[in-house]
Amino acid sequence: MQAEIDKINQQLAVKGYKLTRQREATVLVLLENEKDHLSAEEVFMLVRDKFPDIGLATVYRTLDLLHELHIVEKMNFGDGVARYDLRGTEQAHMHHHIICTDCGSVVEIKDDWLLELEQRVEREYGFTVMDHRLEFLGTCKDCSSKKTEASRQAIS
Amino acid sequence: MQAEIDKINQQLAVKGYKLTRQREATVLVLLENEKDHLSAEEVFMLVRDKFPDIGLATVYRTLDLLHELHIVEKMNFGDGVARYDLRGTEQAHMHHHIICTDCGSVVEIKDDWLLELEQRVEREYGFTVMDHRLEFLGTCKDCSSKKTEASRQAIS
DNA sequence: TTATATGCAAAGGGTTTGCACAACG
DNA sequence: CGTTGTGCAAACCCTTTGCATATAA
Repeated sequence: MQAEIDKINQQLAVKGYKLTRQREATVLVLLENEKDHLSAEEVFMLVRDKFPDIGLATVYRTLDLLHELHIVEKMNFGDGVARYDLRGTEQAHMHHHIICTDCGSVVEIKDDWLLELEQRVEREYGFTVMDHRLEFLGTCKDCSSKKTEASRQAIS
Repeated sequence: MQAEIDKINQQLAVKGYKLTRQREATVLVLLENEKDHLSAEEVFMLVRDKFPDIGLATVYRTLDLLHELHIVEKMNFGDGVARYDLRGTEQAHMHHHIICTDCGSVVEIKDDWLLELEQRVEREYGFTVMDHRLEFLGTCKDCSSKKTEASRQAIS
């Protein structure tokens, strides 16, 4: 954990930014919740446990900064809320999302399924791919079975 | 063009909605700009040419309605603005986006590159895929050449 | 006629910004 | 020291809502 923080500290220092206590606390929250996709508000509430005097604006500014340095990913699941996610150690953009439109659950796919398609984009469109977003929308296992359950009830 | 409108009229009627003049004008704008990804504001301004007294709220309500009926797609390129896109005749989700993070241009890929991956999601995660979003982020041809141009300038 | 749809303006929610103050290097 | 960062509150922007009025079927 300290290793990650040191590394981020360096990435900041290179660009002339400082790792303040507020930023450190924010990074810590992100590290502790690497599995989730927290909104700025959620990050704010969690950071306040470590640093009660922090302001929401600071959290926004920190998340923006980390996003610019490609340390966190900023995404958007369709509700008008930005969500933030620490990028896994090194392997930048290797994850996709499976979003259930019934219950709102989000599952991550950890592999990169798109290498081939990226090459195709580069080849066919002369486009240099830096990153990608891939989301599947539909119904998850649980909600599917709930639905069949419900329709069984309706019949009987 | 009239054929498309009639069809949408039917889809509305089935659910008990009416094709008002405002809604017709909105649909017309979407048809005329099928290639673009208009924001609500942009749609509003274009619709006003046909129907000067329309309110922005009506445009929002119409776009929401059309989205619920799966007639338009609602998407989000990261700026905090929802964008709307008439779904091509029948083939629902068969397009992906290539977004240049330098100039903001958006190019569409018309094929569906994801059939295989969708099957994999269904198989490995028990997830019923209804739709997907795929976006590639990076630098387009034009911006790439501008960049190399610029660095050449810098050297000389 | 009656449910549905509209326009307007106000409210809402997330995000950004201006400014005076604090803190890092 | 000067630059960079912070907290607060106000400003901002896009979007949604309440309500009285208008309109489609």
